[in-house]
Amino acid sequence: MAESNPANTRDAEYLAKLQDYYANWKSIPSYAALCEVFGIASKSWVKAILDRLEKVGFVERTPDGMWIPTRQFFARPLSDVSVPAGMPVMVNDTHTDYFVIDDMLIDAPSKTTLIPVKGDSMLGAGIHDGDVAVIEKRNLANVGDIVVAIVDGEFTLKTLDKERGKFILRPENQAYPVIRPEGTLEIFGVLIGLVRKYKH
Amino acid sequence: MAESNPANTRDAEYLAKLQDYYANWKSIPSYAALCEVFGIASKSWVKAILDRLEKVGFVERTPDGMWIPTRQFFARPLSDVSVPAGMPVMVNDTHTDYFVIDDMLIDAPSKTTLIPVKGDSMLGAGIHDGDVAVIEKRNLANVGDIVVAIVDGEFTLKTLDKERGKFILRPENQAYPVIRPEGTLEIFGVLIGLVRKYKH
DNA sequence: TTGACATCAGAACGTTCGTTCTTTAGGATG
DNA sequence: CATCCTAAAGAACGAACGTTCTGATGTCAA
Repeated sequence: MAESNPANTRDAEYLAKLQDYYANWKSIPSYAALCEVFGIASKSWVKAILDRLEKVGFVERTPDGMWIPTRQFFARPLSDVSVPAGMPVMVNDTHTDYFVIDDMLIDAPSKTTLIPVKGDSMLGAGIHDGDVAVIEKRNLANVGDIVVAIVDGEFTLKTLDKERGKFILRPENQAYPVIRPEGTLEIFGVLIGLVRKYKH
Repeated sequence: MAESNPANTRDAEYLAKLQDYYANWKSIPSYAALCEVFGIASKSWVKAILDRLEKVGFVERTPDGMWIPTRQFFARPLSDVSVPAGMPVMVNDTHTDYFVIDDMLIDAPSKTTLIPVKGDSMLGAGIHDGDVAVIEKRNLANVGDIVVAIVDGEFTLKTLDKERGKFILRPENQAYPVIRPEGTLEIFGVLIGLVRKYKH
């Protein structure tokens, strides 16, 4: 990943204006409208600016030729410091990445739903009471996936497993029993992400 | 919060396609391009669809007449089903809420940074290797907070605790030792959120 | 079986857009 | 003090775009 800054401070200002505009309107407007945004009067110069911003990776174009922001455009820095939760190690630097939480977690918005987790039967998998599960709705899953299953009309979050040729739902907490569905086991969706909010 | 759904299921499908498109390209394309996205051939019908989606609050227009998504466009359904990770309980339905992940996790963007977690010393707190920690940068914290501390110039994620009047950093994994800083204990930030992505 | 309505298709048209080219102004360089 | 470069302005043009209208289906109820 090329780490590039706008070639000069003027372009950085234009980028900032564009980012502010995008934050408001969630789209990149036409050259004519960008003239106002940038405070200049020349469409061709707007194009020149965007061409340069493209070169350094802040915008790109769709196959239709429409300008769109890149990941780098959304400057929420993924910190260059890796936090060792194990032993403290030296900070190794040099690599900056950018990161949009929504993008990371959600590939297909229309198939994705969020479900708050109740209870602690998945504690062993690091899923706590009150966490929000990011679920991609589909009815097929692999053994080992954590799934939201519908057992006898009830929803439950468990690890999908197989035992003697039959699917079972395994909690990740020894205080809870393994669920061995008698009828059909219907999968509501698969866990693709997890979000936790700490209160202060 | 106005709960408005697309008037009919067909419009809901079009909305879903538009949301998926936007997730990819971060812009709403021209009517012509939307024809392909929606799988129809009529620009005028595309406009009719967007007019209806505007009426129920999923898109709006800039002063220039450009279509842009609204907040509701990004909100994901916080599913009406509470998933019991404990024992299965009955589904209670009827109430739908919306929810924007970024908004939930991040209060002050400029003070917030994301840091990938390395290692498993916080496993007991449900923080796994590879999780992304949402850190609010500040240098004061309370006992019991999970903090990113700088110990001898090195970053580490631990629970802040006090022992005989001195601050210590406690891992949430018995395989790791408690850190008792000799010099000063500098707090880089406090853990306010956690994001995990499951790979498939 | 007829009419109303929803769901699209297609054409027509004036406007806007992106692109390219030429020109201008000012500062730096030599 | 000529000339080079950067930073724009401005005009010209065809293609693309949004809008509006008219038609063509299919469906359902009266």
